[in-house]
Amino acid sequence: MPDHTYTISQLASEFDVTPRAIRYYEDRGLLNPARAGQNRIYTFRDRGRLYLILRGKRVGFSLAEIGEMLDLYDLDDGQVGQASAVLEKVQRRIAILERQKQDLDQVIFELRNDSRKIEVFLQANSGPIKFEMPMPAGTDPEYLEHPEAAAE
Amino acid sequence: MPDHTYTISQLASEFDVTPRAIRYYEDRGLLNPARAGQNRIYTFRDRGRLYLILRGKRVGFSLAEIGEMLDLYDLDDGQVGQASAVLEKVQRRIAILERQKQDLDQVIFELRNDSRKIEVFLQANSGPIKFEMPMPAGTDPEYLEHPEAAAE
DNA sequence: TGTATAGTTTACGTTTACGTCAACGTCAAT
DNA sequence: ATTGACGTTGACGTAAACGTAAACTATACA
Repeated sequence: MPDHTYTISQLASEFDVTPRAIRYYEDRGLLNPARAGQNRIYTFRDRGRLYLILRGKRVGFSLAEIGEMLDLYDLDDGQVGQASAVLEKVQRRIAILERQKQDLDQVIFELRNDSRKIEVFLQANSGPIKFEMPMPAGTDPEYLEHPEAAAE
Repeated sequence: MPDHTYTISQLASEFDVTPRAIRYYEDRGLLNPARAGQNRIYTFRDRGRLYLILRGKRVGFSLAEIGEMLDLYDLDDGQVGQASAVLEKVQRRIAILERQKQDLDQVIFELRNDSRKIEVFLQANSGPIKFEMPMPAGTDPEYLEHPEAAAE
């Protein structure tokens, strides 16, 4: 299977993207498929890179950022020029991703609550739904107890 | 504190965005600050909405999607027209977010590995670093044992 | 009174990530 | 021989999310 190759539309349909998108990734230097004459031929490794590209996209990376990360993975062939610089970048990226994960957890939590409330509403079919508007950090805790005290 | 109001630049510096961005969110219907003559005045609630907008952005929502979610939070005043339609949307969104979270976890895990390896390298200062290229689902497990068998 | 500061609108520019033709090559099958 | 099916390279279009002046207003302060 690893020595298998793929056409552009095979990969496109497997990963549910358009051939145009895949060619675009090549334009941006994220892929470098071999050619059979004029046609692109994708190796197993190319497929792996495409997988990483799409996963990177799903978590919000730009193609440029994904490119840097792929370069990282390509460093395995020797010359780790500025390892400490790379280290810094990777660690900054990890910090960003962890904040993102916290945000994600919170959003999921809130949406679950909303979902549950809507379900209850659909069962009871009566009364308005009360969603919660989360307060930003730094909110006076006293406000949470007596919100109606706030004159608008 | 809840009756406090904010100028555009106060919110901009607090949340580290430009006034231009905040006005743009208003253009897209995500904010509706009051006016003092010509100038915008943001209430505590407006600030909360801005907070939600930015958090939504961090997890990859488009402004249009964020707008829908904010509308969801505004449903608290009665009329839940198509609660079941909303429910569907919310649940689809949850599913997407959970996949995103899995991707995020995996990316973080891999970056941690890379980071650790770079650190070890910087200590030992010898030998090339071996990063791991994760395989997409469907990879022949046998390949993982004998990758060199793949002739390129 | 003048200037600095903060806000406003209008409008055009920019980047990213593709979509969408158009025009063409190639190979297999009818 | 021609018709698809699949591939290619331009080239232009587009939506999103702002950036960046330009020109103006209003308030504050020395």
